[in-house]
Order: sequence, then structure tokens, then C-alpha cells
Amino acid sequence: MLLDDQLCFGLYSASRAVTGLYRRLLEPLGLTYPQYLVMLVLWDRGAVPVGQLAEALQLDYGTLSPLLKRLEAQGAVRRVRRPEDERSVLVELTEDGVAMREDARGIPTAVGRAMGLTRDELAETRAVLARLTGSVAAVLATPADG
Amino acid sequence: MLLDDQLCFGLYSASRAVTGLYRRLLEPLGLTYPQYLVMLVLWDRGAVPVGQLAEALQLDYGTLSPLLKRLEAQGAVRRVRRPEDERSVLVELTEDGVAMREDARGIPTAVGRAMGLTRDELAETRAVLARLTGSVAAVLATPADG
DNA sequence: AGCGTTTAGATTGTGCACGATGAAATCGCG
DNA sequence: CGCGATTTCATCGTGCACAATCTAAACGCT
Repeated sequence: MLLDDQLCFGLYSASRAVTGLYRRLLEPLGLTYPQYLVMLVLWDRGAVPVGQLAEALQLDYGTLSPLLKRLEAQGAVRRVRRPEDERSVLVELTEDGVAMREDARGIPTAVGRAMGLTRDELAETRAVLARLTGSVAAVLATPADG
Repeated sequence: MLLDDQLCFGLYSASRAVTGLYRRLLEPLGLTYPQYLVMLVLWDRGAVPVGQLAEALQLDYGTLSPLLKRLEAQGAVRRVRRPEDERSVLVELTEDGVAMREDARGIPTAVGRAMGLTRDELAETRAVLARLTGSVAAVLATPADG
């Protein structure tokens, strides 16, 4: 029942440390880490509805709506209601948002370097964490006990 | 530059999934995950000053002060200024706080099961993440570039 | 003793993260 | 066609997480 014996705390610490690293790397771009994740999806896929962002990032509207509002306020994205379905809001990059991609080019490798892991360790850990996330999500998906 | 290719996103997702699992497990105790981490330290060490909690959890006063205030409001801990150094605040368990330990007994194994990893994978991942956290922290400790 | 410095902690402001609720548009079924 | 159900998104409230600022107590140096 000790703190450092539990993987959870390691996970929690590592996640916060990495977020802190992104904070420094993204500060020149004026982005936070979750905002950067949204930009990654948009750079890859182009315009997507809010719901697809929510699914890709596993975040709910309560988190994404104000986040997208801030991204829009700073001119990185635009939100447009889709004419063929007025419920849906399409999030698309502005020119500034497209241009940001250049400024963010070096970030993934910088983060990779800072982590100080071998290529194999990176891949292995990524795979294990994906399995872990899936397993935990499955447990959480069962309504009552777990 | 894809989302799922990056360990960071795996880390971020896994951390949030595990926190969600704790949310469910801790709900009967009326604790959040960070509050539970504080309780773990107190159950292990007894009364400690706020600064030691901050160091153990790698959180700053801005996070801990209100968190401890809430823990005190619900009767799990007490905060007492130390007479021999009035700057320092000692956080100690109340009787209710001590008693909570019993209710929390099953949580670590429940989490371990939900993660669905082998004992070796758990240990290995914990070790890799500790190294990663240290490496990132070292980079962040260097003032400007990284 | 006097006074600047350091230390321990609290407070404030911003931005996630999530549960709960609400509102509008669309769909489906009789 | 009418109307309840579903889908899509926004809003609100609570609780982290962190940077910046502030306060008060203790320390150190002359």
C-alpha cells in the first residue's frame, strides 16, 4: 500500500511530467497540451465534427467545447454549423492553424529525446499502456461492480 | 505526427483511464484520487508537514492547500500549526481518517486486476516509467533550452 | 537589536476533466 | 403528418494542476 510500489502513481507522475515538458515546448505556440492534441487530429484529418474529436481523444463535450472556444478565440480554428445537419459543428483549421504545423514540427522528436528511452522501450511501453487502457476501459464499461 | 503513434498520448489516456477507475472505487469513501494519494502517505508515515506531502506527490502548495482543506472539511485529516515553527503546518489523520484505511484495503488489488497485466509487465512498466519521469524532470530542470 | 533573506504555506487566476443538465435539430414510428 | 426518442453540442459545478503573487515566521549577518 506504499506510494511508489504502485504503477498508478508512476503513471500519474509520468503523465504530469510529460505534460510539463509539453507546456514548455508549446509555450511559444500559445497552445496547451490538450489543444495541441486537437491540432494533431486536425492536421491529420482536416475538418472534423466535435464528436469525432471527442472520440479520437476520448474526451467529452464538457471538456472539448470550452477548449475549442479558446482555440477559436486565438484564431487557430473555426467552428461552423453544418448546413445539412444543424446539430453538428465542424471544426476546421484557419490559415494560422495550418501554419502552426511548421512551428510544431520539432516537438515529437524533442519529446522522444527527453524521455530517454530506447526505440524498443518506447514501442513496448506504448503497447502495454494501450492494453492497460483497454482493459481498464472494459472494466469501467461494466455498469456496477468491477 | 499521428496521435496513436506517440507514447505521450498513450500515457495521457492510460492515466485518465486509471483515474476514472479510482473514481469509481473511491466514490464510496468520498475521496478523489489525489486525496487518496495523500491518505496513502499519511497511513504510511503518520503526521507529516505539507511540504513533505508536496515532495512525496510532486505537487505544489497551490494544489495541495485547497485539497487538504477539503480533506479537513470532510473530517479525514486535521491541520495543526507546529508550535516550534509556526510557519509549518502538520497534517495528521483523524480517527475517521485512520478508519478509512480498512475501507480502502481492497483497492490496490482491484486496480491491479483491472489493468490486466502480468506481474512482470507491471514491474517492468513501473521501472520504465520511473526512468522516463526522471529523464523528463531532468530536462525540465535545465532552465532554458532542452 | 535591526533588517534583509529565506522558508512554509495560502491565495488567485487559468485551463483541463468529468458528471449532470439543458437545448435544438433530426430521426423513427404509428 | 405528429410526436416522442435520439443525436449533437453547450453550459454549469466541482476538483485538480500549475504559475504568480502574497503573508508571516524564522534565520543570518552585522
